[in-house]
Amino acid sequence: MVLELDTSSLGIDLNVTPFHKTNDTPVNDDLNQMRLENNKLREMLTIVWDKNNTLQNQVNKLMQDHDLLVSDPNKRKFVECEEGNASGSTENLHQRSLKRPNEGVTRVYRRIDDPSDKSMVVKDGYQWRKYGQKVTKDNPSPRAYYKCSFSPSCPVKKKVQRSVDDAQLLVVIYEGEHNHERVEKEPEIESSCRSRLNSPMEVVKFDEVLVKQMADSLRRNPDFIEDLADAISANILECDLFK
DNA sequence: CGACTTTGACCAGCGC
DNA sequence: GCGCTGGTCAAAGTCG
Repeated sequence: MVLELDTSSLGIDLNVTPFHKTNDTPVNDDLNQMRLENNKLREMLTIVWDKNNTLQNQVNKLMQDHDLLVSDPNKRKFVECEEGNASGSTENLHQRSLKRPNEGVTRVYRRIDDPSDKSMVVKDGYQWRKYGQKVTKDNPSPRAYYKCSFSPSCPVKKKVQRSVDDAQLLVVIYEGEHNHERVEKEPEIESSCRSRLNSPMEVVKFDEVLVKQMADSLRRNPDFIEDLADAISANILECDLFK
């Protein structure tokens, strides 16, 4: 899941109009002012990135909570999907966001019923051939490597590994896009948690619950209110400067 | 017997 | 250059 950064909704105009050059201002002054302006914009962009990543983290958490609540207790599985960006580890989110773009990489989380089950089989409707397994440095559980075996020309690969934090959580990383149709009609891993809901009514309810939870969470977070106030006041100041 | 898994070896990239 | 790490290869093993 990727939250698009909409600078217009934040009231930030990145198309900053250059300072008007007047006849009595030396060119060097203009250059200095533009440099200052550039630095301010860079700072603002960093802040916005941080906020975006924080929000993204919160949405992911809410998705997990929501899924645990609504899913069948006897078959408690959940899938959290996101496109392009990783989440859920202790890695610095800001740094990770700078490593973007991760085009064609999808990370999926799937909860398994039996923690002792070491098969790490994730049914997603495609046919896979395992070609390797490796224990990685940051995770004691092995990572399994799969290639799509339906078509020799299909470039898609996937990596499956248990989460460090939760042994019942499988992290599946898909790379590339299938150039063929799905082989089986298994309950597939959807590209969005929303698509697991059956009726349009359920989708609407899901949206309502999600939005409400996000709003409540943000309302309870004093840091967010403080940051929001800072951002607004900074933005007002910036606007005044550019007048 | 074919398809699939397992597993040690190999390779490439990266940091020191 | 060396060591570490993640990713891939391929021979051997397993299973239906």
